[in-house]
Amino acid sequence: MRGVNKVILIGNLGRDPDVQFLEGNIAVAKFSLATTETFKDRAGKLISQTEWHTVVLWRGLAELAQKYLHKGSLVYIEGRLRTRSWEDKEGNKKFATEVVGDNLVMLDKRMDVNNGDHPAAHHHSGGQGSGSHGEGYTGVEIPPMSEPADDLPF
Amino acid sequence: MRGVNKVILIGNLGRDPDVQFLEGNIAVAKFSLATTETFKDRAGKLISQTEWHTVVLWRGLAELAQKYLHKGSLVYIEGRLRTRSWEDKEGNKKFATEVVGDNLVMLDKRMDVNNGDHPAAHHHSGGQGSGSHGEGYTGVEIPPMSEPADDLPF
Amino acid sequence: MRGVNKVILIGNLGRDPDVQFLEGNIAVAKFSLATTETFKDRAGKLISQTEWHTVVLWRGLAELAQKYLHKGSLVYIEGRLRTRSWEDKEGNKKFATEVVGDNLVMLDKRMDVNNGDHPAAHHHSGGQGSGSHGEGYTGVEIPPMSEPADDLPF
Amino acid sequence: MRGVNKVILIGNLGRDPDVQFLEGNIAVAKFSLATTETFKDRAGKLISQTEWHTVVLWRGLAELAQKYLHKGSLVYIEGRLRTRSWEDKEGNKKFATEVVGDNLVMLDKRMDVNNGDHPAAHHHSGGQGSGSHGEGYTGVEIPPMSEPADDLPF
DNA sequence: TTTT
DNA sequence: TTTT
Repeated sequence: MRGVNKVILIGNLGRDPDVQFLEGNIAVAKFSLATTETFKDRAGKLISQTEWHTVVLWRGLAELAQKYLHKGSLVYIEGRLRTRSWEDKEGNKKFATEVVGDNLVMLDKRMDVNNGDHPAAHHHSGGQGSGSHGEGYTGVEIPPMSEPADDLPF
Repeated sequence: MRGVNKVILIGNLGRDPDVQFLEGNIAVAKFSLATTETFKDRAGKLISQTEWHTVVLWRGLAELAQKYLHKGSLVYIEGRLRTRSWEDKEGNKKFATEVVGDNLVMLDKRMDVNNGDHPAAHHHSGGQGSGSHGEGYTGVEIPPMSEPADDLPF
Repeated sequence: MRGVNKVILIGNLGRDPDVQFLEGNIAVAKFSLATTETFKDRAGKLISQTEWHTVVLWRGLAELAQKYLHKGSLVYIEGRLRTRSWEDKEGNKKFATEVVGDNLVMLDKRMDVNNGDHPAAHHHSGGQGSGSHGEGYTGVEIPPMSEPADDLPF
Repeated sequence: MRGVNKVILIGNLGRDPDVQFLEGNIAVAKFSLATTETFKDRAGKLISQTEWHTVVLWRGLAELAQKYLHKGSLVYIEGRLRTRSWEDKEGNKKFATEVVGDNLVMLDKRMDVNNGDHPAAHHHSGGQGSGSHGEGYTGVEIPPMSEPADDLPF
């Protein structure tokens, strides 16, 4: 049975993204994202709850992250959960659950992806990772298929 | 500013999908979907509320709908809202809001998209629309990009 | 069969919210929200598509909208679709699909709901509707139930 | 800044839920959920990817799970991510990310929550946990607030 | 117009 | 560990 595995987050980066380039010049970005929800408990007291997520972005999205995101950036992330497991050097089984993003919207004022020549990034910590990756950024969001014009026969 | 326009529905088709083929043999499917939510009102009485949505699917998803969906089918639809407007013959302005689906999961038992040679469709009302569209179905869900193997350097 | 009817929007208000107070001093806010999505079409051209939604908020959320939202505000709205129909004076059947919000997050910088004594609303167009509703706003988000502490026996 | 932390899953239970009752007769259910997504990789090959999630439900939802869910059940879960950390007996830091559900829809045919006196559960493995909790289940989904009738002044 |  |  096919299923659904979807995560939607809005929150702030805890640090600048860590971006690396794999073979083939494939960018991978990783960062921590804090989502804070506020609600009232049963006694009516306002409770503020912060949860930290590990977000992983690939390719074009990773390059976007490198260019425009930094510590404190407010972003919308849509993605899916993935849990990886491995053994550390002591042989202990470890698990880590990450959100692999496949959509990213920057919510900071004056930070538009789509005309983003001079975004208001206060700083970006520059080239972790390596590689000339300015080979023409291609596409953030490629919908399954584009559609014919609106003149539907319905 | 980029935004988000996302709809998630689980419900039953009110009728068999209406499928048409546009120039270029592009399939478009349209159907009504009922979502029923049940909750308690303030007095604690169980309220059941049914909402009807118009769902539009394109291309591969439309062909899937034609092959596997029928009146009563239970589906998960992910898509976006689109409102169209026009004038009818009397010159009245008309609006219609539709959900343009870009992901579809069939939730009826024994109806799997992915090995779907002989789905347990109780019936499908056959060829509305027209056209030889059996030219090899290609892809329901194409994630933005596939990823390299799991050996990440993090 | 129970279903799901969920909408998630991020966009900007096209005008100040229209807020009214029904009997019992129940607030209802209504506004248009523009969501703009940008993607590449098949030819690789960047397409920017704006969709307008009618958002309706009730009670506490409506009061929040009145206090803090204005034309241009960037918000996250989570809600459900509802289509209403009626006949206009000429007897024409009319339909309108709205998003009834049950969660609201303000995304403009310096507009935090949770310490919101002096939000950076540049203006709010003041008291349409009526009623003394400044009795201390209480609660935006009431999760189904609060939970006991974290010392779970798992 | 308030944020958003939302997860949406559709998948099958790997085992019967483990249900426990805390002080105050508060039910907590826990189970593994498999979500399987199928897509084509770059080479066009169909890839099927299964991800396992730990789902935690509280109170009414936990009681629902105990009564109606079992190994293999297909469910829709809406909730939020929560990562817990602790040290095991050897002093190793451990992390576990869970999905705390606040909405549940059962998708198996003939398993309706809302008239659920004799659901078609093929089996349920009975009373793990303890406690007399058959005191009449009340309420699955309590929307923030119910609304007045539809006669809106708009 | 669906579904339980 | 599920499901098709």
